[in-house]
Amino acid sequence: MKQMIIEVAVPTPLSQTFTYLVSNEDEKVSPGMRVLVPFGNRKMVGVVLGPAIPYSKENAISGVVLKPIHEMIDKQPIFTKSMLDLARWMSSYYMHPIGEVLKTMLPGGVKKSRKRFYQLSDDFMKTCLDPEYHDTEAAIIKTLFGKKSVLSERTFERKWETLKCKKPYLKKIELKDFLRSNHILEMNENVAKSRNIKLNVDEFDSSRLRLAEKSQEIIQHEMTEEQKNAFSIIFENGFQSILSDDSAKNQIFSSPPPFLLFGVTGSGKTEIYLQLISKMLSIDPTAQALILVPEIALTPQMTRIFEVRFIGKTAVVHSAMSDVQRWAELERIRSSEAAVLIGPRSAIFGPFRNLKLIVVDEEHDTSYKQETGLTYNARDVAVLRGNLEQACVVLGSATPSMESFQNALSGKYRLLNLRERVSGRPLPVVEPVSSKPSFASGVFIPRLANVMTSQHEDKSSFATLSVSIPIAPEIIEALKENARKGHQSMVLVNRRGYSFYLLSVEDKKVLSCPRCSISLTLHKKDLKSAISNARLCCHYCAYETTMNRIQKENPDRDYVAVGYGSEKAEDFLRKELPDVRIERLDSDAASKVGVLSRILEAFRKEEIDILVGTQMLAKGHDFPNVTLIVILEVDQLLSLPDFRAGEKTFQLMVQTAGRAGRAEFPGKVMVQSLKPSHPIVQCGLRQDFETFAKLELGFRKAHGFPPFSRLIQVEFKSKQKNILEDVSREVIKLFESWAVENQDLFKNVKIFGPSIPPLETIRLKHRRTLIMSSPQYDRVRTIALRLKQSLGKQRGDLEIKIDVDPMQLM
DNA sequence: AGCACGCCGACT
DNA sequence: GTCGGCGTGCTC
Repeated sequence: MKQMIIEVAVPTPLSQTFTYLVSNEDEKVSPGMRVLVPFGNRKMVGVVLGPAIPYSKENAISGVVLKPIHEMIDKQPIFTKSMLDLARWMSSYYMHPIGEVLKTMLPGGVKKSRKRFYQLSDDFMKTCLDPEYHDTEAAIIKTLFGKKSVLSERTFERKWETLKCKKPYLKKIELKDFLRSNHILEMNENVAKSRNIKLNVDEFDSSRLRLAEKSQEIIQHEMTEEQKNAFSIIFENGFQSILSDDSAKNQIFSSPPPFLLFGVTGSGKTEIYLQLISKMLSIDPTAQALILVPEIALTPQMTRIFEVRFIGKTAVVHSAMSDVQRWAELERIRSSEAAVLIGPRSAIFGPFRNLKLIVVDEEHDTSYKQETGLTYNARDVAVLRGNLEQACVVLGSATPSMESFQNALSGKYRLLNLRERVSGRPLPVVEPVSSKPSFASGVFIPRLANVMTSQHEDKSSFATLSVSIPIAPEIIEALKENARKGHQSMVLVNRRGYSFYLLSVEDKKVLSCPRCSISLTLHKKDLKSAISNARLCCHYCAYETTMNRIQKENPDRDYVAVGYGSEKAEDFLRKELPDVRIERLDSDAASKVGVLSRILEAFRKEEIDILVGTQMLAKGHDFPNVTLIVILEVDQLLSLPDFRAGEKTFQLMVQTAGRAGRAEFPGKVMVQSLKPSHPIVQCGLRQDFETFAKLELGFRKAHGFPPFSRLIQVEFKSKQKNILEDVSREVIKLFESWAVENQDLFKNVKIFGPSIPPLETIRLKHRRTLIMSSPQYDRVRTIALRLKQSLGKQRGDLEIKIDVDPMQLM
């Protein structure tokens, strides 16, 4: 009888797969199934990557004795062929081990939590049965276990501790032969829980039906000419052939290009999605659609639109769900019971049987990018999955990302325009409010001449600076008036405390890197030293200068070091408007589960007049009674040390305007700025995407930023600074030696750093970042891969993280 | 990443 | 003597 072997992906940081033996009992084992395998001294859940092949000398691995799998977990593959292809592509593209990629693709697989058990071994059972056996070890185990044969790790450890008090020198090793510790990954746990899933599904279903019965909303909506036009372009240019062309299944034909649906807020993009799904189901009732939405936009009101339109055929996943609930919802997709899946980023891995349409709503949203572990962008994965599954991809946004817009301009995507608002209601007035540098939060740095005259001033430091965010009087007045009318207002402020930047008082210009046009950053630690010694850095290319030099070069200028003192905004407003109900909602508050929903609920019930918060307020939430939105100091956003600062600022202004005054009251947006004449602020005020995009793409092209190049960011983390300094030097040395042996390696590649990021330390860990850019992704990928190999297993206290297409360069 | 092994100083 | 600290090396 031939011995068969399989290739298995195991969730381990090692970037390789493993080979196992399968017995003839496991004959049905096939790609996409999960198997329980021995791995070192543990048990792990792995995914079968290829079909079983006969074991032969050619595929034997030298010096390794193959182990047989423990058991098959699935009877049917849990991953389809195209999902395995997707995993392979992601593994290669994002330079992440395939086992970890597959783990990320499974619901609940991301969680690290594991259950461990201690179990009495057969060895012990035998010995224990012998009444003559009265060893101390056996006695200890008996007290530990009592009548049980399995203990959870927690109970075991707790009992072990109490034992130790009585017999302080116990060694665990002695008990080794009698104990077996089992590790069971969460993936496996889901299988165990699947028995209860049916029940949950029934509950979900009945609540859904009740919901649908209660709401008597009209099923069919009439589309405007513009909507109809966009719909038919999508339908006629690919979607129809995907749905109806049966012969296409057997032949390889390239799927249609993705569509970029560029529509102003309120132009009815959602209605187009709904109609596309309706049409899809009328042609092929087994077809399925995926609607990706930003996490924050995933509200019951939003999902209801789909649930009402496609009763009993809509599945929803969101982050607040338990793994079991999520599993149950996805099971409805796997079984073809549901036709539509709505979810955030991770829903891109939904187990579709017959996926025909993928919509990425608000495609520019940064929440599609996973920032930890596998740093994928669900929008990009969506385009690829659409290709692999022969599904139509629609990206929608009122403020498309520069990446997608450039793809549309170059013809890679097909651009569809929606210029009118469905209701015909005009967009709210966006009004600039000019502020003076003294209004900005920061500290005044007098010109050099003044400093020189008084010796002691030179030693003065930034440490004493007091931060406040004064708000222009006309804004205070408008807020007061709005509250008096019984309307609600939102005040958007920046996140607090990253870094400081320098602003020239005379021309209100931000001091930027001469090479990158990215604002120079004054590091926090420098605030404690004398002003003239303070260093200003471009964290992108590591250009560095000093305050002293700046002052010498510009002797007749005063500067203001501007920081982010947004937490003061609330205090300031409370003082100015004592009779108005004010609440604050920032990222700190939002991280506490109860707080976010409590404040939002209170705001919805109109128990709060003014809600002060970060940009997150501008997204997703609709409050009909909000008629005034204030954006404080957009300049601070514009001056973030990030080449996407302009894009982020424009998006905030446009998205905000789209939210104001949706009800019967006209809305108003007030934008406080030091420099309202700034071109990007101007575009934002006019809601003029085309002009903005032209400007921004020009800037990106001039400096070689995305979308005209691809970026890879390598982050080095360590508790010890000297390790990072060593590594930084080593990286440069490695590059130099590689360049000598292979000149082509660095052709068209720009290397920046390693440099100190604005957030130098995060949770006691120091950081260094290295940015590599090139129009050819393969180049930077190769270098990053080699870097990982060379530095990978060097020191203990060194973490290396690779971020492909980074969104946040901090 | 885990986890075990192994070598060293500290303490009952 | 033991305990536990962490450097090193392996996982089909």
